[in-house]
Amino acid sequence: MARPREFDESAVINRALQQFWANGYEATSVDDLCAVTGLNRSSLYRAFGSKRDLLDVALAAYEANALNGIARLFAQHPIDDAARLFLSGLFGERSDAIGRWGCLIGNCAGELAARDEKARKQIRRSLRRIEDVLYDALVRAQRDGALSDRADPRALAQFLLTQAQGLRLVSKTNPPPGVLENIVTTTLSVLR
Amino acid sequence: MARPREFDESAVINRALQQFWANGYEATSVDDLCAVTGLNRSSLYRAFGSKRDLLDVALAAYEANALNGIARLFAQHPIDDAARLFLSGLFGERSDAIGRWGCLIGNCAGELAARDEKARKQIRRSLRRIEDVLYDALVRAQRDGALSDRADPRALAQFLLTQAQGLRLVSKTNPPPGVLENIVTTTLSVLR
DNA sequence: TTTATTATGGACCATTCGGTTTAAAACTAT
DNA sequence: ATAGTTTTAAACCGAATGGTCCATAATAAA
Repeated sequence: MARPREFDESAVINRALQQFWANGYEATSVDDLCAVTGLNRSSLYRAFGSKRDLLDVALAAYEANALNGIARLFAQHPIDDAARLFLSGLFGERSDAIGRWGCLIGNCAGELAARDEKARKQIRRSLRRIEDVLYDALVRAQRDGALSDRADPRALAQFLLTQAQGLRLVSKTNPPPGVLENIVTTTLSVLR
Repeated sequence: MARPREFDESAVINRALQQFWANGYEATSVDDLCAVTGLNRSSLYRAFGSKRDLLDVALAAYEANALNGIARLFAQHPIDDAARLFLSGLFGERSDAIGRWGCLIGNCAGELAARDEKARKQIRRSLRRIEDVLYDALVRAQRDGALSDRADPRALAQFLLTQAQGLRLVSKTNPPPGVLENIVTTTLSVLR
């Protein structure tokens, strides 16, 4: 009964996500979003409400993607390998884009959490969900005997998540070779 | 031979620093900086050049302050106590302002490092200097027998710095009570 | 007092900001 | 064909942006 959309919504979200990811929220203008998505202002506003609302959607998409990837990683590998792959995967090869962009959730935490309550809550929820995925994996590992019975899976999950955020932040500064690998190795020593 | 300044430069820098710290770079307008420092635009521009230049100065002041505090902490306490005080000091009491603001260096890393090479270099240098203070403390502890000979002070310093950044980021989301303390405890287990 | 020199307040600049509105175009269902 | 609905492009909005300029005030040296 009506004219169909000429754009793929999830593709648009993904483009916007990348823009926010690479440039941050404030430094991304609505014009930037239009240019990168191919939509014009009115289409974008009709579809998503506002620049701020679009960030919410992008964050949700980012979270879903992250949860999926991490869960698969820990399902397919023994805990030690999975943990190493998890941490090493946070920064790409030497100084490529993905390493420089850091984590969208972490970037938004830095930029928005202090003054945007809604963002703060959404970020906290996202972090908690990632923590829960790690927690589940650690509990399974403990049940399988791959992790010491004395280990505290909840505390370990919180620790790993924090270290992951730290790693992504540090990797944004393009540190000299070996540094990030050092950090991963030291972090993993906690699991043993 | 000329009219003297009517403002205290370091006080102005400190006010600007707090504004950037609480609100981020992009979300801080020049008008905000004028309001918070008491200077008007021309005085501020004459004294500091630009908003971006003022951030450089603020970051440098923040770094100097941080280095000083950390060095003193590790000079006055045995390594284990100092490390715990260092990590616990990164977030204030429950959800007060200082906890929500996070770390100015980390915030700028998140917001600017990906697209501002000068900022990226300055942040990398700051992080490295903090790392070096931790490194020196760990080497001293090792010499004093307070840290295992098998420990790698450089890797540990990098690890602690990363965890510190992660903690400050997570603390911005105002996590439930106990979480941050859990993370500190788990982190400290690496030193033993 | 005069002469430089600098700081200050405030007006001013073009540009960009996020967001709205309008009217034409495009499409589906009848 | 036509009625009904939605998308689209672009003009438009007031406010805010970072930055500049200039007349005036204040000071120190001569």
